[in-house]
Amino acid sequence: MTNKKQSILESALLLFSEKGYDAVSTSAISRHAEVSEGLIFRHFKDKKGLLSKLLEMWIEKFEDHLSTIDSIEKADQRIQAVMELPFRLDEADYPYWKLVYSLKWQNNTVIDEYILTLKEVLEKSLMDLKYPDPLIEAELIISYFNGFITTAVLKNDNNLSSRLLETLQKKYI
Amino acid sequence: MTNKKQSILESALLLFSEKGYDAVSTSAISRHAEVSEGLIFRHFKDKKGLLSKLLEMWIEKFEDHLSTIDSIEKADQRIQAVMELPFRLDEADYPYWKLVYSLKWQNNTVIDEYILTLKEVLEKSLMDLKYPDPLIEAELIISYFNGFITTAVLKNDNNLSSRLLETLQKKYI
DNA sequence: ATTATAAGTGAGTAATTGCTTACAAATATA
DNA sequence: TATATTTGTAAGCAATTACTCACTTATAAT
Repeated sequence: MTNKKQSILESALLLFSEKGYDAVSTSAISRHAEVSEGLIFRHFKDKKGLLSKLLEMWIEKFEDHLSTIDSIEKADQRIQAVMELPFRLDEADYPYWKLVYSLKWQNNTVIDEYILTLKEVLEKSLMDLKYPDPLIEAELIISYFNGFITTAVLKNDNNLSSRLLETLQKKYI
Repeated sequence: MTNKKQSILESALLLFSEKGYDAVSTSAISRHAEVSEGLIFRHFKDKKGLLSKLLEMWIEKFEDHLSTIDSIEKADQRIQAVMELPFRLDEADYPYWKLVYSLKWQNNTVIDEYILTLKEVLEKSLMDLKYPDPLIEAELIISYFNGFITTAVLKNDNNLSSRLLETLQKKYI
């Protein structure tokens, strides 16, 4: 990965996450990255290709979290890890989550596909714990999850996040 | 309100909520509303003015919910009403919520201002119930709320919504 | 050293953007 | 009925959009 290609990705992520994909022009990205506009198309074919690359990078990060959670042996701790995830995200990754959730509200289904795998982990864990209705219970926890992501990423207040996490832990231990 | 003005608002709401504000052109709105493009600017001054009118209409609906909740006498029932609100929304209003939450992820603070009043209702109610930390507890419920809105509005599955509501009620009664 | 490939630029492109303006039709007011 | 006022249109505006292309410069391979 060349410096300039990297710079394009960083600028695009920042601008997309702040203003939304459609509100950011390729010329604005090139200006921010201090690169000729043509280079964007050389590296990523088109604007969608640039977005796809960023989503791909989010997916990688998400799958890392997923395999960490998957490796937890006790079911109740697995569930807890899912609930805590939004408050344990690396702050540097907030723009990825912001971009992804912003797209979620515009009917982009890429994200849902991966959140679904998270739900399946929850369903399995809830079944292990003999919950009466693991499917709907998993759906409920995914709802919590979406809400926690919203709070953690949009508020960007580490102190609040850690206090929320604390309160949450008291409720579920 | 003339027919054509109404038609512009309906088309704009539908398209904005589906594709996002920036992805929808005024020409696309006029085509969908079967109206000349100029009429949009006659009635709403500019594209932002059209958006503002729609947000205003959402605010009205939101304040209706708020005053209903405010009029509930028992604190615990007030809290419950807040949590249940996302699952009790009129389906016809989903596009408003979709638009509003879509903008929320693009740093539009109009919404937060009104969600704040909801949080204040929660804080007051939690204080009445002598919760040890009503401020952080209210923040947590607002997180739930955001998650529930996300699920209810984006999934658009009435059956799922009512089952989630049922499960939620079992947890908090 | 020569050649092939990759990285990068800048000036262009047609199409679309939000918006204005001059004018016509409809409606309300006198 | 005559006259304001509101509602509506069509054509056009400069600016911006995503993207291409001919070209140069840098890096790698032979």
